[in-house]
Amino acid sequence: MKNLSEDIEQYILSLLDGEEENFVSLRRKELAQMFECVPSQINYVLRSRFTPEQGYLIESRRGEYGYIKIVKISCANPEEKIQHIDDIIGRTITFTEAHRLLETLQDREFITKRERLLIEIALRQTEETSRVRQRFIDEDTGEMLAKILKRMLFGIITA
Amino acid sequence: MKNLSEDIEQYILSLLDGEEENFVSLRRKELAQMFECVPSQINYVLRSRFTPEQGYLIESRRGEYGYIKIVKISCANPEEKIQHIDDIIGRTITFTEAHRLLETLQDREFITKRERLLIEIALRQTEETSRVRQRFIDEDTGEMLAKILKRMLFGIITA
DNA sequence: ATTTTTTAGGTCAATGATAATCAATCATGA
DNA sequence: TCATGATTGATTATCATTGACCTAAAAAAT
Repeated sequence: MKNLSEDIEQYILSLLDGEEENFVSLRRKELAQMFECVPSQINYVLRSRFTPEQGYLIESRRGEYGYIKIVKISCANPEEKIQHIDDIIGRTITFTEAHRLLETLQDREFITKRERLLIEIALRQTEETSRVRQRFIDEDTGEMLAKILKRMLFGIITA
Repeated sequence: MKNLSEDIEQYILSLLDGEEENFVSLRRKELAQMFECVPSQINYVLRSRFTPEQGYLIESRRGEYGYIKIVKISCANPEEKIQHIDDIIGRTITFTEAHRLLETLQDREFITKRERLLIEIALRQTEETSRVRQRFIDEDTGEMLAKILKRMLFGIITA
């Protein structure tokens, strides 16, 4: 299975990995030639896989000596991490976006897979609660607590 | 009737079981062809049997090279433990009781400190939501999701 | 100094290939 | 019989690829 975007992503990641620095510089045209594709394919890969949500920043320049610089955002201390996450989530977020963020955070080892699972459960609970508001009126706090607690614990319990 | 969903579930479970990894990747279309059913049948099986509450996470992509990845997070079925916890929690529970249960579970190393924190955040959120019902009317789902997600992540990062 | 040319990268819309959602219908078991 | 779970297919959303056209920066020409 040939998935060009995936290949290009992997190549860029390997470059980043091999670097001492937290960034790499590319020439769009050369990379496109290397993968025998149209130059705008590179933009697509960057737009879809090296976003701030995924922990990257892009800088570039046109004309002679043009380049594309891919910077991996590093959060040294907890405060930076929090700021970064706060920026990404913003005031509101969709379930799909949240799901992707958690995927990224697990990839980056900010959270474990079990923690991700717990958060997913809480998000589903929140969404459901929001969706069927009516239920709210009939269900007391204790019942809601019992339900979410069971869901979360059953989700993470291991043999 | 033969119960297609059950068959598909069993097939996916057997795939997971045969893997070294804790996940399998499928192509929805192929699986549907294999079971001679409509593709959305696969979604139904995943939605009803491979939820986070049951210890699974689903990742997927559309378009060319599309796939569905089923990740098994918890190692499943310690039936007695689940039954035990189910008995303890019961139909309803107070915040204080829940807190004590989590303390015990952490002591016994069923959950980590961070996981406990996550669960407590979700419980607080649930309690608050239940208490201030009014807010519900003014706050949309995205805002609720953003709030709980931030609380959970911030809680775990500074822990 | 200004204009023109060259050389880069950026944007966008079209297309084809999947997967997700939703509402309607059907089947089963209590 | 009724409630719940299962099945289906029409519609919608997302992803990857391509190429035509646009913009910016530096060099070359005037």
